[in-house]
Amino acid sequence: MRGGGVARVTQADVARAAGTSMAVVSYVVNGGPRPVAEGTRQRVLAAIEQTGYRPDGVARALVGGSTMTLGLIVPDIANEFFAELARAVEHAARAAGRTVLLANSEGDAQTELALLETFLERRIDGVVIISQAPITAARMLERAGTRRVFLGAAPPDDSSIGVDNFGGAVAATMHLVGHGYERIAMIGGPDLDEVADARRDGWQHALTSLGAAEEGAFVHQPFTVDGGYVGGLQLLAGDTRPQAIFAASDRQAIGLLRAAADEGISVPDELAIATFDGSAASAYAVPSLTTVQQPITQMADLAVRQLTAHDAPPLHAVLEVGLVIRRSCGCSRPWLEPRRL
Amino acid sequence: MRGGGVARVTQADVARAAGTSMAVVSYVVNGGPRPVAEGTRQRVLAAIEQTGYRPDGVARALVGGSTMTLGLIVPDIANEFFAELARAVEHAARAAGRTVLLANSEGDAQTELALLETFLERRIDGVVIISQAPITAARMLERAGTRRVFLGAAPPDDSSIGVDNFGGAVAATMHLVGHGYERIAMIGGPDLDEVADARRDGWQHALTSLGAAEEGAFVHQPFTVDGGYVGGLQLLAGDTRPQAIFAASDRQAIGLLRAAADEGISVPDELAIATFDGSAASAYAVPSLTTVQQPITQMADLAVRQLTAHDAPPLHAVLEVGLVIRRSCGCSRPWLEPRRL
DNA sequence: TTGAAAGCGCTAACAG
DNA sequence: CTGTTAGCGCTTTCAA
Repeated sequence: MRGGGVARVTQADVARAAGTSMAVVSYVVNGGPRPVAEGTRQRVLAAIEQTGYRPDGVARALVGGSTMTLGLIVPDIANEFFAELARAVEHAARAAGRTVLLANSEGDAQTELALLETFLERRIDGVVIISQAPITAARMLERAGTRRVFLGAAPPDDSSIGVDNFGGAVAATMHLVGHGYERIAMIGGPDLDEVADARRDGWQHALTSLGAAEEGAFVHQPFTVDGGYVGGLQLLAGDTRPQAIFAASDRQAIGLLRAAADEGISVPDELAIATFDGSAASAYAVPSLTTVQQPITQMADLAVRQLTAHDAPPLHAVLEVGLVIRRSCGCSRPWLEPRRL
Repeated sequence: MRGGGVARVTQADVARAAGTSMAVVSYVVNGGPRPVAEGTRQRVLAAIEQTGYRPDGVARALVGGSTMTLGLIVPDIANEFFAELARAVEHAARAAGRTVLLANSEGDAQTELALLETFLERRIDGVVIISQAPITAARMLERAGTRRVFLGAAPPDDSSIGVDNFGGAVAATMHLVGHGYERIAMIGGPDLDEVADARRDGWQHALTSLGAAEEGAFVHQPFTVDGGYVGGLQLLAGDTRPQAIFAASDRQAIGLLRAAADEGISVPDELAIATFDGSAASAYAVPSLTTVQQPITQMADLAVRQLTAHDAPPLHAVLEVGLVIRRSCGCSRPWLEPRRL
């Protein structure tokens, strides 16, 4: 028993009130595809106003084909980075007249696929996805004829938007080197993760190319605050404690900050930190974090355009990242141009 | 020109492949309303498998009435608290077989109403909303016969879920008093905001009931990191600096932490802090924040149940909050039972 | 410029 | 137990 829900006003009601046919109502609502005499148009408009008619998107989708809905699947919306991404995607989608369906895969491939399945049943027009199972997801979507764009890990032939993880890691590490630190460790992401690997390679490369004597210490950790905390504790425990640590994500850096605090190590004086993501939290942290900034808005805009543009050739974007220099790297202290160690 | 999207497989295709009628296919897909012979059922199942049939939710919604979709409108998903809420809502909705449509009102009433309009066009079954214009929103939804539950500000006769803002503020302030602080200031929320006012009243009440000599210092600020930063700077600037500050939200507390750091004031040694929300960020902050914890999961579960339960009498929940004691309040130091100042 | 009517894919009477 | 059929509300030919 529905509250006070008056029976739905349909196009037929409007047509009746305006003394025209349903077709004409449709023409004025959609501005086509047939022209309508100005007088008639006014009568229809008045009838719409008077009846409180609201077009039914469901019926419209059934006949028209498009639901004007986009899906967004992220591992966890409570993760600051994904939350910012979601905001940007929703914003871009809205500007394009689309609404977004949101779901969390919880980092689980099975869940992600199940979510995709329900999205497909709802006939979304396209999906933006940070995938745990890109190949399978792509096959499903391809079979359904649904547009998609992968963020991060992606199958080779599908549209994807990524950032220069390698370059960003190199820049961050170089910056640390420039401060004169020699023992620069890294808290990396999960093993066998495309994104995490690229960041690790960048860090490694920077160190090697500058002639570091030995390998820097490295630990694999999930991209979480906790991962950063645990990884930080591990790295800080050794007898030759690192002078600087590059964390693979802002959340890890925040955990690292806590680990340092717990160990009574002052940042950046006794330990410098650089990180990756550029989420808002990196600016709020104390000390503020020097971080590699991902172009979130640009990613979202590109993704939505790719899903809504009439003509959208496959996209393989690798966006540039920028290093945002703040306090955690020790920039309050003099900085030297990086030279060979 | 769609990619490789094979033409959609419909119920008719399945019926043909199984040698039955569409009705029977519908019966087995939905497990009713008519029984189907086991043999037939197997043939249909096989046909579904073989054709790769996927029921069309749009058509189903058109005839059935329900879209199995819930809307969620928050001011800003990038705000940690709303992000956690969104995760909980999505989780609960998924468990109930629903999908969620997400949108950000950006704290603007006009935007919120426009968003609601598009949700209504898409015929969502119900909406969870943190509203900037509760009365108008409620009227719109009532007229459309759409279920809703307001979080925070709500019209008197609509279902709502809130927390004991007053009680939480009292508890936090009392705790600060227990540490022996006498000058306890507050960074409040926006003026004329229900939630913000209740928190302010709680702080005020705790102070008054304990016989504080004079009014504590108070500043209005938005519920943002920046608001907390600015408010903190204001409060810390006076000649008789407060010994403790109660911030109306975690985000503000995080900004306050930065303000204190900028002023070279050590927390909790020179300034104690307590806050409200209990978002994950409060635990990650350095020092970790003593905060009033909102029962996010419970709120989300209740909200979804309210929107999906067959029988859902109006709900006016005011949930209990708990004080989570961490480092920022100075609990490393001895604590005394609150007594009159 | 307008209207009649054929579906879009599915569910649920209503007959067998 | 199974099949036929009438819509759900809307868009879009096709005729007028």
